[in-house]
Amino acid sequence: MPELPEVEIVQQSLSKNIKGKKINRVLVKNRNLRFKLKPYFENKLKGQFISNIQRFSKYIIIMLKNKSFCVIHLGMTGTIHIIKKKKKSLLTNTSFYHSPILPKKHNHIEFFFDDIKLIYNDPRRFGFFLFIKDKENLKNVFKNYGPEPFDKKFNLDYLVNFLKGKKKDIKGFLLDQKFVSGIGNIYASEILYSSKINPLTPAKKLKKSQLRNIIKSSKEILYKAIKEGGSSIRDFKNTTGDTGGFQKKFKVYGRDKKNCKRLKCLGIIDKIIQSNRSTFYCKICQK
DNA sequence: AAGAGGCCCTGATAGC
DNA sequence: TGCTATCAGGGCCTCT
Repeated sequence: MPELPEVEIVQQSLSKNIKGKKINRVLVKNRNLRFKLKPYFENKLKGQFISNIQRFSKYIIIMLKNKSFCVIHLGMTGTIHIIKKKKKSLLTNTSFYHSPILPKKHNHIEFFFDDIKLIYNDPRRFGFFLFIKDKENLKNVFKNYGPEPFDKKFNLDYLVNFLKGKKKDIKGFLLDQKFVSGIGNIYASEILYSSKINPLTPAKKLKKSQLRNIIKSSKEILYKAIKEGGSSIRDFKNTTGDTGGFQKKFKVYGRDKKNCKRLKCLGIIDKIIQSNRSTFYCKICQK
């Protein structure tokens, strides 16, 4: 589900809501996520203070005051919900949580704070939580990941060198996290449309001017998506249950058989399958 | 080494 | 109404 912009929105929201706070309790209702949660997971987090929240690629990194980390990946359908704790009820003398937007099923993990609780929901369970004991081990988690599109390292020389002698098409590389981190299936199509490049083009055949376009478009598209609060198709919501707005600005994704939006282009958007993922593009203006 | 394909899951939707 | 098939924003693993 979430690509870099959606994860960025979640990270921003977590920073606002749980930074500096103490994790009073962790409740795991289902350990069987993409990777089975370790038996010690809850105990390692319990009682710890959150010093900072960062994002790398599609990962959320919760930094704890004792220099350990909790790394979260949302997979395809993971969402994080922040629920405010209501004051103690005068009638029952117990505090309770209530949220009309919280899904009823698939709430697998809960973090309790003094004033709120955080709930991880994930129907398909492709997401995961990791406890990482120190900085050294954190580096290890990301050792196979290429630079983000915003990184200075994602430059013309890097692209030329990386793609040299390889056979895959450019769409395949944009999805390859070893090449560039954070781009997923939606934004890959959008970036290639913006760059006017046919997704089937073997990457090594791209001209330098085209590679420059890809670098520029990647940054632009992702920045715009973040500004719009991410994209909500099917189930992406931010932690307060609001949907993002960038899906309204998709030029090609999900627009199969519709008209190309480029001025004066008479093309029809086509949907093809590349390595088992759908790709949307305009045959006329993407060369 | 690089690339293709299978697989981990549930839910929404389309077609019969 | 209910069945079956297909598809979905990710990425790891295995095989060639």
